[in-house]
Amino acid sequence: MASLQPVRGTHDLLPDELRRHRKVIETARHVASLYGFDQVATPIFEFTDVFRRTLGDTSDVVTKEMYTFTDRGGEEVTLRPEATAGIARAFISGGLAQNLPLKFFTHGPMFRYERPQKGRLRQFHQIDVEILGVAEPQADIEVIAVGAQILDALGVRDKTMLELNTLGDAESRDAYRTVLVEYFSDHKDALSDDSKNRLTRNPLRILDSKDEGDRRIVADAPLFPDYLTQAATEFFADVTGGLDALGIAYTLNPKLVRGLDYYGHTAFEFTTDALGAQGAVIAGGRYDGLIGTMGGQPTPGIGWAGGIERLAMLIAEPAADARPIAVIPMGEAAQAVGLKLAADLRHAGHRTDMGYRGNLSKRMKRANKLNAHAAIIIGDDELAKGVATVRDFDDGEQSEVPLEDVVASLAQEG
RNA sequence: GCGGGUGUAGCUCAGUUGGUUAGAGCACCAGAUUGUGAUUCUGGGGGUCGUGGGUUCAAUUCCCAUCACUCGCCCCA
Repeated sequence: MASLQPVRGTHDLLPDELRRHRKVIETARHVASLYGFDQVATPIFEFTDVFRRTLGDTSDVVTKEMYTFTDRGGEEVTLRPEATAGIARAFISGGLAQNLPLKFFTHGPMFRYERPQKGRLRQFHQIDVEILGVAEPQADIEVIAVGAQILDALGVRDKTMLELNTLGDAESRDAYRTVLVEYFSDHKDALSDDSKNRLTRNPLRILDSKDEGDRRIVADAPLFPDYLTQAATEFFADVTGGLDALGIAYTLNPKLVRGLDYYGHTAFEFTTDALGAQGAVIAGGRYDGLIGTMGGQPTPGIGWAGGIERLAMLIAEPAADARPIAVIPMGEAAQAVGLKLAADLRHAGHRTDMGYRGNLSKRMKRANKLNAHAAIIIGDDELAKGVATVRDFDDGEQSEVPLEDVVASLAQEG
């Protein structure tokens, strides 16, 4: 039994759950297409270096969460922990710099070796949008707007809030990081163990610590806006101005820091308090340095990823699939007629189920369980008259319809 | 990776202060109804009480380990 369990943190997607996923994906794909995003798909694994180089050697994702293995050819490969690195790699290997700007939508499984929790799995799924080749803040605005509209279309906008911050340009960030490290180093003894660790790896994170002692120290820490360059300040003002013009509400959160090294300027998260510790449903930011770091022609980029499982937990139950028609042939002679009729119905666009086994009562029960809206019964009596008995499951009415008219009669009702 | 909680039928859960054959509802199967579903009635199948070890005359119950789930931390979608 134990060996028949799915691997920890992985999940089977059975019809009801997959229907929710599909709703998220289809909604996102549709809204993204309204904004001009084209769907792409990249491999779910890459050479390990693709992630190690782009995400940063100190990020948690790289240091402890990657599914890395050696393949039969001796290559070290990694199941993708996120989508952006793969898209950036595809951009470079495919020579797509000729076609800028590019707007991509993608979705699929991601893998991180983490301890599972609600809304947090080892294999999980994301929707993702990226804009490549636009350095202007209009891209930031558009990327946030498409996220907001997707949440709207999913009916979960009122369960989320948009948190926004700027990480500034490299110059701003380096300056701030330096004073921050100085400040926290002076208080190092009072910091929590986690934050001592963060001091070397990602000092900005200390600002967001949940430890009470840390918070007291953070309260008097230098503030980032004081270290933003004029250009970075203006850039961010353009972004917030655009969101204001679109009527997209946001909360400025100076403590919002992204964990991956490649982010700069705009950082944002759509968060919810409905999923316990996992608040972010969509999160992203600008990564102007990423493609250059990977060895491509320096190209600005911005995008976000949304957790499908997390969104799927927030949305209302999706509408059920179309109700089928049940074709029930009784007896050998009817079998062939039923088979042909079912085929005709399917070609006419009806979802159709064939009742193969058991007496009529049993087949009717199965049809009812499938939530069929009608049953078409064909037995010896019907064959002799060249008709089928069509029974409506909702009102219990039934009538005999000439075989050749069955498809048309159902089309009228539908 | 760290700390807490929980594992009894397919699902939701009772129960056993350690003692003969472990229960309910829902679901499933069959019959009432060999050509008519949902309702109803009757019957049935299904559990190594997560797994392994220990204590005991006796363990589903107590102890330890392990696995899974879950909540929080780290981090993140």
